[in-house]
Amino acid sequence: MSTKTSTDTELESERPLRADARRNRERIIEAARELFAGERPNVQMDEVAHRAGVGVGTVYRHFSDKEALMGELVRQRFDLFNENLRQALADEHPGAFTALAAALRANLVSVAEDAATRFAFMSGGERVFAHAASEMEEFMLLANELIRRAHLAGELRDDFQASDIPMVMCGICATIDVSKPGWDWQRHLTLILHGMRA
Amino acid sequence: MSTKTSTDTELESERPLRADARRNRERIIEAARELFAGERPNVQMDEVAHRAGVGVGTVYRHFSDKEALMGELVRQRFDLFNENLRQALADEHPGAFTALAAALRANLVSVAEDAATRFAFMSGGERVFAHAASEMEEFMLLANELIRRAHLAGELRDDFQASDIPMVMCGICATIDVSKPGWDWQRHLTLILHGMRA
DNA sequence: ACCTGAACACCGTTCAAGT
DNA sequence: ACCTGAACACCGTTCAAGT
Repeated sequence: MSTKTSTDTELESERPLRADARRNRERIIEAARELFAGERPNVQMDEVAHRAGVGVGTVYRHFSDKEALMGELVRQRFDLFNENLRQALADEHPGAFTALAAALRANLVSVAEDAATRFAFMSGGERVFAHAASEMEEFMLLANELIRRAHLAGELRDDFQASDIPMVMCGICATIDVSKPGWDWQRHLTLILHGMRA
Repeated sequence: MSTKTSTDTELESERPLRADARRNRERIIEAARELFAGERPNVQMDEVAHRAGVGVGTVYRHFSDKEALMGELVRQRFDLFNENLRQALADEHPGAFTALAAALRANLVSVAEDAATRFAFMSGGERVFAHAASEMEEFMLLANELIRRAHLAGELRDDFQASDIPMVMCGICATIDVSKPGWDWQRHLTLILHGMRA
């Protein structure tokens, strides 16, 4: 849902983009995703442009700078997070805590499978997250509802609050990215879920 | 303890350094600490040199590259972590789990107070941690003993293992560094401690 | 409207010359 | 033995010229 494609320079410039420009934009994002996921830590804008089959200038026409490009990956990921949260709110059969846990796990599985976005999450500062501001806002609304239900069901610790959800996700995400021997994000999540349980 | 000051290029070159070189080295580390802790995300090697009152070449004489300089900050921090773990092993009055919790809290307090080291922890890849290899090894030995005791006391979940200690520290450390509104590393730690409890 | 890529700027790193 | 800083290399970003 909500596959917004606004130019990142201005918040609300919703002119529809020429067909070739649209295609280029898509290719640039795809190229960035592939290259950022690679083993080499620092990917150059020239490489992204080359792999996308465009000139560097075109990359900068679509994304004001490198952080904006990473920001787009983050934005798309939050879109997917929100999808997972909505799913959890819909499937109410299992119980409020289970639904919350499932949403967290689904989000982190998607992060674990996507090294490029993880790179954007980690290496980028606040500038990167600014590009996903509205998606993050919706994320908080959905998270709020999810924990409200779990609290009502008496299954979640009283002092657990909505902002703890992105916080623990950030923590687990960091450990996925560092990934020392013996580290296992699944156990990390399980541990935190134990701590969340009322 | 163990204020090792080996040149970072070779693992075990223990020649004692001329007095002025030693002083310069100290100043460079101090300058890096001050600048990395500043608001601007990317500090230049020239700035570090200037603040330390030396030429850039001198910085590179002491540290093979920028990551080695960050690595030294990480190394010193692990020295301090180890000190905290030893302390926890010595103060056995309170109980094994309490000792473990105190060690974790002490480590994270020191991280929370030191933006420069946090920067080094986060922005650096494995290359940075390689500089603290032996300190990290000792850290694991101490952590092992700490959790062994907590397991014996029956106060720690059976499936909690030694490598989970740096893992959760890494996770909390990441959330300290990002620090969105509503995030609180103290509650993050408390949450995890709840999950650790047998 | 959009694209190109040579040119520029910035910053990590080196090395010839100094003490 | 150690220091200096100008020179070099690399890569993010811009912009004049194209379609």
